[in-house]
Amino acid sequence: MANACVLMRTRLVSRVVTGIYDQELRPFGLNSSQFALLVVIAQLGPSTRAEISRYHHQDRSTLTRNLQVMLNQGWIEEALEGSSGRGRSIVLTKSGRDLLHAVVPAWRAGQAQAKITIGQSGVVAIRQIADGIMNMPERA
Amino acid sequence: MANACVLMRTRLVSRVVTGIYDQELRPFGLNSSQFALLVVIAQLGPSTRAEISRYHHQDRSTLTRNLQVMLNQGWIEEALEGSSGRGRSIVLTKSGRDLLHAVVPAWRAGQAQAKITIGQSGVVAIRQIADGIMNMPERA
DNA sequence: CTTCGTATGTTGCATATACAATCGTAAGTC
DNA sequence: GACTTACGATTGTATATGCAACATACGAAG
Repeated sequence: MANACVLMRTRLVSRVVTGIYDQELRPFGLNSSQFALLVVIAQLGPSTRAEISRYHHQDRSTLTRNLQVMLNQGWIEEALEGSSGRGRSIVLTKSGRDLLHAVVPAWRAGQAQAKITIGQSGVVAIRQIADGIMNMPERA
Repeated sequence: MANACVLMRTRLVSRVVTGIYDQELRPFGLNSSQFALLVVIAQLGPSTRAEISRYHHQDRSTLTRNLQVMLNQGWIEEALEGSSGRGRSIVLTKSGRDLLHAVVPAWRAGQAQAKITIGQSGVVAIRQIADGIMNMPERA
């Protein structure tokens, strides 16, 4: 069972890789989870928790709480304008954008270390797997 | 940045895969993290938290707490005999072994669904990456 | 045997994660 | 326009995760 378990291996890799980036990001006061959310929000532009949830495959309730921490840090804010439809859009603040810029070297260091840890072929494979998931038909 | 981030993709895959197995395991009253620990302990035999920590790349303090839940469930227990050296060895109880057997079909269902989600090539790639990590020189 | 170093385990703290249940409101139906 | 449906967000609950600091006890060195 231990010999072929996709779950165990996936989570092992996730723990190790998360640890690498956590270490690089720590001096900036953010962790891997928060960094990923910053990037997603930067990429999506103004978007509701529900939209982020679908894109990021993360529970809405998790986002409510994780984003609250980031709101407190002043990295993101609720957009007042485009609140036409349902939900309340989240956007990066200037502080959030600045942080994202400042963190780039640390991110590169993490990338380099991750590449060493999982190999070039691993990088390519993870990319393909993730792309496949992102392109899957919406949850049935 | 979002286009090449190993961290984000790794964690995305982990969330999705974990969700698959969580769903299959739920009827048995255990989750992905607990299942993985059961398998590791079954594989290692009597082992201390520190040994599990190194093998499983998980913090000792995390194990103290996660194993406590499993102790409460009666799936594992502290071995009284071989407490010669430092630390206290953990072993599966009969209840734990039975659970592990009972859960096999659910695990297989998870495996099948995971294979669909990440593809056959993904399964192979994850396996290689994890094996690479497991065979890395001990923490510097 | 005493001393010293170090590995082990635990606790405090902060955060992450998801399910179930709930509340409120937009959107669709008639 | 009133009714119904479905979506969005939040809260309660439980667990997971790791860092820092700590107490303890094993083992090595003398």
